[in-house]
Amino acid sequence: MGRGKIVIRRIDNSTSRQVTFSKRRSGLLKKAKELSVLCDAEVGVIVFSSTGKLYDHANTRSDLSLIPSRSIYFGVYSMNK
Amino acid sequence: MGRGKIVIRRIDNSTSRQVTFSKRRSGLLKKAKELSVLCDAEVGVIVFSSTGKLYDHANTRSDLSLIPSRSIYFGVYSMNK
DNA sequence: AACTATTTATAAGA
DNA sequence: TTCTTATAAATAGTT
Repeated sequence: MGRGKIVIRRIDNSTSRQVTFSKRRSGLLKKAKELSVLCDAEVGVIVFSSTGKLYDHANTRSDLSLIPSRSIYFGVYSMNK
Repeated sequence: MGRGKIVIRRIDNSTSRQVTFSKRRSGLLKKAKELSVLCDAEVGVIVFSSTGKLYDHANTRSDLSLIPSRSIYFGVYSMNK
């Protein structure tokens, strides 16, 4: 999907990897949102960078907020979009 | 991305909705996998159908298996792909 | 479940 | 890093 075809393997160049991460991350969230709306489905997405930092999460299921506080998911899902 | 442009709103026709659900669900998982590989990131995706049935889940983060058993996520992440 | 016409996402470049 | 655009990829409608 771009000026050239790429192979799906880790991008070595740090700068390129960061740029691609940013672009595809937003693309993934858009797709998740579309799937949930079009098909009346519930979709959750969590994205961590390679350093383990949480970048995005999105879900369309209200009861996900009931995660126990000691679960890793509490932190994930309680953060603002 | 198809013969015609569509508006992102719930698809009324049940059959069409089911077909779109199937197509886009696999597309979303593919994108998630690509993002994780290309950018060395950890990505989790959970998809429930409108009836609440779990259809897919995928993640690239090993410690997600540590979810407490009483959490809804235990069931989610313990199911086979 | 296959097939394409088209739309959409995005790789590379500015 | 934001914008552009050529091209790859996803997919809507069809068969």
